[in-house]
Amino acid sequence: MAPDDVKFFPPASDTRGKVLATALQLFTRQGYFNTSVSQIVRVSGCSTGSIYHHFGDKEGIANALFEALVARIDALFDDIERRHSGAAKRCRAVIELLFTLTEAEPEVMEFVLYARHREFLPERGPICSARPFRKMRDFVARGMETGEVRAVDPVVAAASVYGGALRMIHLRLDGVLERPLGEFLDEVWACAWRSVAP
Amino acid sequence: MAPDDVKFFPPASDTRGKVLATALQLFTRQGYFNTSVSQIVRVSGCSTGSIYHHFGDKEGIANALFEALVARIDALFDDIERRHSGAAKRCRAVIELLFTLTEAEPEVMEFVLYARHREFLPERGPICSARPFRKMRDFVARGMETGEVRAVDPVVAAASVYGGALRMIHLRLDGVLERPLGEFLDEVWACAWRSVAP
DNA sequence: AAGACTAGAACGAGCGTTCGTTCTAGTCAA
DNA sequence: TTGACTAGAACGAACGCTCGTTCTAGTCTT
Repeated sequence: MAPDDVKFFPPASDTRGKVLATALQLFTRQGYFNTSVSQIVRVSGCSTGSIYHHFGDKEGIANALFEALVARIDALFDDIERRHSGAAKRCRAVIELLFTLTEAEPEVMEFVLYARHREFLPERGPICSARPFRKMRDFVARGMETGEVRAVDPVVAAASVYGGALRMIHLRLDGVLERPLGEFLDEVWACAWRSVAP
Repeated sequence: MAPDDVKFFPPASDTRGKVLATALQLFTRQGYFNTSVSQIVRVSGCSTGSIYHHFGDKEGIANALFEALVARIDALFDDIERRHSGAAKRCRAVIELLFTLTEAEPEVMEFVLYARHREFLPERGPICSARPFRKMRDFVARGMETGEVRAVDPVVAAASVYGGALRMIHLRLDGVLERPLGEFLDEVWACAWRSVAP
């Protein structure tokens, strides 16, 4: 999985693309309410009028971001399901994906991870983090049927398998880890799988 | 560990206490920027003037909340270190504490977990989640010296041990789990410890 | 020339904050 | 005991500023 394959917002030349890329950065870095529309105007180089023409209002920008990110992440998870079989391979692929994504576009990861707890769009936030989790739980639950995963509550098992990886991602985003996540992948995966292997 | 032992804000009669309790609830439920000072005035029953007299400004309220929570959590972790010996017992005690705390005062847990990603006090946020993690890493690292924990990067090991528990807490706070966390404790702990046991 | 898009000045609502006043409790002199 | 005095706490109307949003004149493209 090359870093470029998970790029969400390649350098855009159109208004929509420029505004979304700017908003993602500013919202993530300083928060939705600390980001004024006029700042988006300044940084993106687009005018107030054109922004309101395209997005309706400030919340419309956040909504558009959401839709783009949710769709892309769903697609990435579907990809993993299609390309790998078996709980172990799929779970490992998910962790690898998340690590790659974090290194390639930390803002995207931060946006997704904390969507639920951001102060805007409180009712839409959970979608962002709940759907990936449900996928993980399904992977694990199916592994349980085949005996690949030991019998535990599927929710507990799923939480165990990728809880450690998520924690590492948080640490990386917080600047605690100096080396890229890729270097920890094997150790993280070993711990994760041990927790649910029969 | 009885739920009452982890109560942060018992019903208060003084202005400071009432404002802090109100702010915790409102900030957690609807966010810092979605909460106006006048709403705190209305809900807490205290006047604008007295709030500014006690806290200086709106940010002062958040700062005071922070200090109270960080101090209390540090104390709880120290308590665990004093009362238990060995990595396994300490780690399990931490998970149990976090589960109890989540059930007793979900707002406190939410405030602490997402402090880093809230839109206010961006430079103070990390303290709140980083310090507990450092404690966990120390517990695990010392367990490694005695052979109680297998040799892995201590950060990875710490992340593995309580990553799963944290994920469960997130799910509970998001309303995904219907049963209280206590009922999952044994299974969560079994998974957690397997991931780092020799 | 016509339509789609852009520009940025202007607007009004709502916010955090201030400030002059009142209230309360404690202290002391007579 | 009473009255005067003081300091801190509480009050809430009013202020000024910033923000999201609108509007109209202007600029491209075809």
